[in-house]
Formats: sequence, structure tokens, C-alpha cells
Amino acid sequence: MDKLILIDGNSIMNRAFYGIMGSKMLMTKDGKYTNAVYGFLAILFKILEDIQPQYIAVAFDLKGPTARHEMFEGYKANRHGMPEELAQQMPIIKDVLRAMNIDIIEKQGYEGDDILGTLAKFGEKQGLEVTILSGDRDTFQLASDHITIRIPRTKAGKTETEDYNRAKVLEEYGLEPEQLIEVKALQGDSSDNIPGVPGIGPKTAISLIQKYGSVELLYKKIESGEDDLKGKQRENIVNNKEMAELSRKLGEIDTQVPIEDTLEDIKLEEWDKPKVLELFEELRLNRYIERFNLRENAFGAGSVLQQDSHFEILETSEIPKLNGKLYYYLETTENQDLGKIIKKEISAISIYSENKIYYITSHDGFEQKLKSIFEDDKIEKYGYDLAQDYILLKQAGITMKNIVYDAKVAAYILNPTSKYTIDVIARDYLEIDNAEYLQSQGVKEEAEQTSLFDMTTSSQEHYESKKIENCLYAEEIYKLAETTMKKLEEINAVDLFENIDMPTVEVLAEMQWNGMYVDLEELEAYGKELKDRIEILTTEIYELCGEEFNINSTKQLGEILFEKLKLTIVKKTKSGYSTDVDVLEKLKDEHPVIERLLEYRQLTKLNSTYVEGMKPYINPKTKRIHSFFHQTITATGRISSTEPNLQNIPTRFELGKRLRKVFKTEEGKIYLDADYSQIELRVLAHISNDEHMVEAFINGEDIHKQAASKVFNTPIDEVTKEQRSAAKAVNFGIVYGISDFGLGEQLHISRKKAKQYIDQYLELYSGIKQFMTDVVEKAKETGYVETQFNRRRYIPELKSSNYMVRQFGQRAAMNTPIQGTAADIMKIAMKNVLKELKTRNMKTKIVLQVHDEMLLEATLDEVDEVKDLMQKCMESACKLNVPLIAEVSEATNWYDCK
DNA sequence: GCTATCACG
DNA sequence: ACGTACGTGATAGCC
Repeated sequence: MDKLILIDGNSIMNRAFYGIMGSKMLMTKDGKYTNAVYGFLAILFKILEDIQPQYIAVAFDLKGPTARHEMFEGYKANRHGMPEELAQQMPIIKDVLRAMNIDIIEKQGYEGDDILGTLAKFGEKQGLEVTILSGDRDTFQLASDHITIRIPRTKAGKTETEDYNRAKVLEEYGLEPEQLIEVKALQGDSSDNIPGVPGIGPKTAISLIQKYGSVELLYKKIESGEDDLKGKQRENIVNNKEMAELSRKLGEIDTQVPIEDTLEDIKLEEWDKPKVLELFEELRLNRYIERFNLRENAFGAGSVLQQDSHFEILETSEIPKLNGKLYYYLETTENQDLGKIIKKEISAISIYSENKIYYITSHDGFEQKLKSIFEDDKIEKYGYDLAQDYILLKQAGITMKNIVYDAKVAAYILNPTSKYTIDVIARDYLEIDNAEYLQSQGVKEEAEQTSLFDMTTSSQEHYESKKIENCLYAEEIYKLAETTMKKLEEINAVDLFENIDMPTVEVLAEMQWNGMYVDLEELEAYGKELKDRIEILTTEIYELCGEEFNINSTKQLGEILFEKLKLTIVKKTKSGYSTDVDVLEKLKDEHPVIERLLEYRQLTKLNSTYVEGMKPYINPKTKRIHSFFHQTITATGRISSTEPNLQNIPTRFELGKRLRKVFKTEEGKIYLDADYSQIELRVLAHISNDEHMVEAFINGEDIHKQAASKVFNTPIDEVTKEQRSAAKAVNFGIVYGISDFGLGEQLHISRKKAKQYIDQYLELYSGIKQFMTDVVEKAKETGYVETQFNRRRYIPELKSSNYMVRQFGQRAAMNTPIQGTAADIMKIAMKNVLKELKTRNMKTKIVLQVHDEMLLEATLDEVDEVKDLMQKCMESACKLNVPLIAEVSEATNWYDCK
């Protein structure tokens, strides 16, 4: 028997959209979402494969009123339009379907359901086996012996489907499919705003129809008094007869829609392959391009994958001819040697050269060979994650020189909010699906090898797999260098890449390699002090609360404070009572336990995060902490630090700040710590070119004081401390993309008052106001914002249907050029500092960067010179229309650098 | 793995 | 009527 598939386009797109959401939101590079298209196609291909139909059609709703709206003006009144992120995908899926020659049926005044119903009945009459694919259970009323409704069902994260034919409906509801219309008439449908009869839910409705057969028969029985309904329920049913009848009409799917399409139209046809290919390429659906062999059929080879067996691998022990450029990938193995900076070592290298990949595994004299190429200043290095390679090589006694291209960094600049595993980059910029390719080459995944049932993987197979994988990467680095550089040119970011971010690779690797010395004994003494005090506090807290509990559990603490002690509930979180600092500060006068809790929180934070948390990272050999510094994490261009994070070592409060005493210089060395003064506000002054702010900086005025004087309309000499501090908060707020609510929270003042401050501020700093309007407007237009050095951040949130998300987009649009430009400037300064140190052959080392602070460990003989060059490098990193000021301090421990 | 909290610029 | 300041990372508790 021939088969027909009918798809409810809107409902499946909807499901696909919400099914694939969140962190994995798929997006094209220009910020267009593709998750629903992707999900729809996955579902489509699945059902095509399952059913192997001869006929297929997809129905869509059109905007505009339908017959149901005329019947009842409240119909679907509670529906707001589909979110923009989904709406923009509807034309895309239609284009794809057209290219596949799949009939799209839309009819003004009718809903998708009606079209499906009409076609299903038509198909059944023609003797076809019909399957309707819909996410909407309303369509169950169409089920029959030859019409099956298939609905997707999410079960434990996996999408499965369930089929409903007449028998299945009967089994689940105890009713004929047609009777579901009657059920809905009584029950109504809140999602479509169909009223039904008040007080009747699904259970009652079903049992009533099971008993009486239909709405009509129910009312007949009531009229003749043969019913056995009672009380309020009976009253409701009697009083809402019209509602029930109307609801019945609204809920019944129309199977008489005048449709012109013939059986011939909905026949499954060959795709227009070139068109499908084009669309799939745009959507980056490489997986499907491969699966359906679109490239071969369209216009032959397109990517490496089609170039049959691809690249030639040569296993050798000799370095190939390099022609001044080394395109390479380092293979590593784990090495848990405690003295190592990173717990890996180089096990092989794959090198691209003249269309071949050379694979060289570790052997006698291997390191010497690596040294000869990596230390050669005349050979440009092209790779992936060179900061890691730098350390790996350093561990082998090799100092990498002439670092030119890092694919990870290039991809980061092209889109700082993406991910940069080599697989993702290959997909994004080479349209290669590495997993699929490796599978096609018989490469076994690492995870499979550890499976209990797969102990058979021989070391030979493992070797082969590793080889192919690493050689693929080397090949891709070669290709990426070309494609990503081209794309960098398109967005005018070559200078940023070559002169700012690439030099930063080495700076960060140096920082990690150098590390910061930590006095373990002092750290432990500090920890002991904390722990002693924590013990006392714990006892006191238990006593004051009258019981022992886990103070670290916000849940338990919340119950004690707000249920047992009945303190005022200030704020709630998603899961219960909030107990954060703000809340506790407000409760300080209500109970003596609060101040102890505040101290307890502070101390346990210091102890667990900083003392205990940091200990394991002290390298037993160097006695130093070698944090990772990441260059491709933040949306703005800043650096981040992990394992441990050295960029958030306490400083605001004395007790925490004392921790900085354990960071000490080695014998005969001294820290030089340089801070940019107000770098973000200076950048803001520059970008906005606001008259007053620029003037204040040029005249060396106190910027917060000036703001206070303006906002509070007070002569500059009469500005109070409080006013200055309030104005400081406003300045911060401005940089963050201000909101009255946020400022109000920060200053503990009313929203109205906060708004006054802001309005007054923007009135006077009109250049800043202009900048904020312009930057948001331009971002909405182009979809991205840029720093002064053309670092770009796409902000798709600006197009969100969610007000909150849009607001966030606006603040990000205002903040990113400021924070990002400051980050760019710092990177330039670091690069120049390192360059100076190198050319002058100095022994001073860079050990840390904290956004606007740079910490060097200088040898005593170099202190004066370095101090000077550091300041010069920082202050002359770029030319702004306000002065750039760096303040340098020196001490033998970090605490004393002020 | 998510949430709440808190450390930094 | 809603519920926010921007950018990060680590820890603990809880599911």
C-alpha cells in the first residue's frame, strides 16, 4: 500500500525550536538561529527513513484570522506571536522544503490542522496509509484505521515518537477518535483559549463522553431528565450549553478545506540538489551534505572530504622541508609528573608540507629535531593553541620563536562568543565534520576503547587512529590559516590579530611558565588562623540558633533564619530564601547571629577557595602557582585565569587582602606592579569624546568628584564624601550600561532617585548620552559592536523577543566597546613590555595580569629600568584624546604593592 | 549538572 | 507587569 506523510510544519518547528535550546543554540556566524530548522530536518529525515512514503506534504499556518476567529473573538487570544528567534527560521525551512520539492500547503483562513485533516481524509479515500506528524494532541481526532498520528515525545532527554491510530486512542482514552472533539467541547483548551465548560477538566470530560457519547446526547439526556449529574457540576453544564457547542465547533478540525493540490503535487520527488546543497552549506549542515552525497551530485569535489582519501600521510623520523613556514599539530600523552607545569608531554608531531602530512613520533633525538625548527626564528609557526604548545616545548627545553598564527585565536577574533575546539573551528570555517571524517576512516573514538565490550582495540589500531586524527588537524591548520585570514581581512581585524592577539599568546604562555611564588608555610599559618576563628563562630552560630545545622547550606540556613527565627524575608531566589550579603546586611539589627554569619561567610570563603583551594596548585618543584591564562574565553577580549584563578585574589577587605602577603618574590627580586588609572572611563571619554569628561581627564581632575559636582549641582570644593561615592557608582553604572534599578540597588536608594541621578548625569555629559544611543542603534543595525581596534562581538540578544534579553543586549552593546578597548590596550602594553625585556636581554619576568594591572618580578639590578619601561609601555600603548596613566609600585610581596 | 554565593576588575 | 547593572571562576550543596 502506498504511504502518505503529512507534517504540521508550525507545530514541528515549534517543538524543534524549544527542544534544541539553551547553551547549544545553533547559530550562523551572522547571528541567525538555525536550531529549529536543524531539528525539523532531523525529524523529517527520520520519518522519511522509517516510513519510506510515496507522498508527502507539509502544512503551515498563515498569519491572519481564520473561521474560528469569526466564531469566537477570544480564539487563541492568549497567544502572543512566535518568538523572533523562531520566526526568522520559518522562511528558511520553507526554502529548504521547496528545494527538496516537498509540497508546502498554506491556505488563508485555515489552520495547519485543517489542511492536514482534509488531506488525511482525502488520502485515506485514495487508499493510502496516512501518517500525520504533529506535536499537537488535538490531531488525535483524525485517527482512523488508516490514519496514524505520530507525535514526538521527549523521554529522558531523548526524542522518541509515539503513534496513535484508532486502536491506540481507544486504548488510551476509552473513546473513538471522533469523540475527542466532544471531550474538548467540555474541557476547553487553555492554550487556544477555547472556553469549554467551567469546572470540567480532562478527566471529567472524558468520563462524561464515555458515558453519554457526545455533547449533543449529553444535553438531550439532561433535557429529558435522564442524566445522573448532580449539584454544581450539573448547574455548570446546563448553564454553559452554548459555550460547549461553540467550543465543539472551535475544536473540530475542518476536513473540508478547498485544496487545489492534487495527488500528483504531493508525490515525493527528487531534490533540486544544487539548491539543497547551497542551503545546507549556508546552514552548515555538513552532516547531511555528506549523508546525501550532495557535493558529488551537484558539482563535484568541494571540500577535502571529497578529495578522496584526502591527504597523504608519511611516517618518518625526519623533519620535512618547511619553506619558512611550519604548519603543525602536537600530539600529547598524559604525564602526571608532579614537577611539570602542565601534566602532558609531546608524543608526536604532524607537519603539513607541500600537500603531504608528515607524522613523526617521539624517538631518540626527537627533541633535538623539534628544537631545530621551533627555535628557528626564520620559521613562522602556524598551529592550534600555541600557548599550550609553548609550555609543552618549554618543558622539553625548547623556546618557541616566531609565533605567527594560532587557529584558536583567529577563530576567537572572528566570533568571541563561540567555542574553539579544533572540531568546531573546522566545521565553522572549513565545513568539515571531523567526527564523521574520522569515523569514515575507521578511527575508533577514545571512549569506545574503554568500553567493557571493546577491549579488543589493539595498540596498533590506537596508533593508527591517533595518527589519522593528528594528521587531520595539521592539514586543517594549514587550511584554516588561509580561510580564517581571509575572513579576518573581511572584518578589518588582521591588525588586531597580528599585532595584538597573536603577540599576547606568548605573553600569556610566559606568565603561566613563570608562575607566582607562594610561601606555603605562611599560607598554612593564615589558614590556621581562619580555621580557628571559623570554629569559634560555628559554635556561636549553633548556640544562637539553638541547633546544629550546615551553615553552608543556604537551604538549611534559610529555614533557620526565616522560619525558626522569623526574621524578615528580604529577597527570594528561585529555590527559596535568599541569604546573600545584601540580605544579611539588612538583617543585621534583627538578630545577633547575623553578624557572625557574615564573618563566617567571609572566613570560609577565604579558607576554602583561597587557602585550601590554592594549595594543590603549588608546584612542588618550582614552589610556584602556574595558572592558566585563557585568551579565547571572554566576550569582550579580556583574559581569564583558571586553576587557580589568580585574577580574583582578595583585595577589597583587609582580612582577605592579607592573603596577598603569601605571594612573594624570590631572593634578590622585587615585584613591579603597574595599574592603569581609570582606564575604562578614559576609554569612554575617548570614544564618546564627551567635552566635560575629556576636559576633566586632561586637567587631571578627580573624575568622580567632578561627576558629583555636576550631578548634585555642588561646587567642586564642596562635594562630600558621600556624594563622590554616589557619583563613582554612577560612573561605574555608565560603563556597565546603566539602569535605574541597578544603580538603585547599588546605592540603596529608590529607583526614582537613581533615575534622577542618571538623567542629570546624561544631561550634563551629553557626549556620553550620544555615544550610548549611537552604539545601540548601530548594533541593532549591524548585529555587532566593535572596540577601537575592531574587535567584534555579535549581539543577537538585541533581536530577541524577550524584553529582558533585549535589555541585556543593549547593556552589552554599551559595555563591550569600553571593556574591550581597555583589554586591547592592556594587551598592547604587555606585548611591548615583553618585547622591551627581550630586546634588552633582561632577566625580569612577567608573572600576572589582572585586567588593568600588570605584575612583573624584576631582578634588583633591573628595577629602575624596568619600572620606567613598564610605565612608558603602558602609557603609550595607544593614543587617546585623554592621557593614559599608569601607576607603578614596588615591593617584595604583592600585599605591599599599593 | 545546576544554583547560590562571593572573590576580582 | 516584568526584573536587570558589565566581564569572569571556584566552591559547596543538592538533585
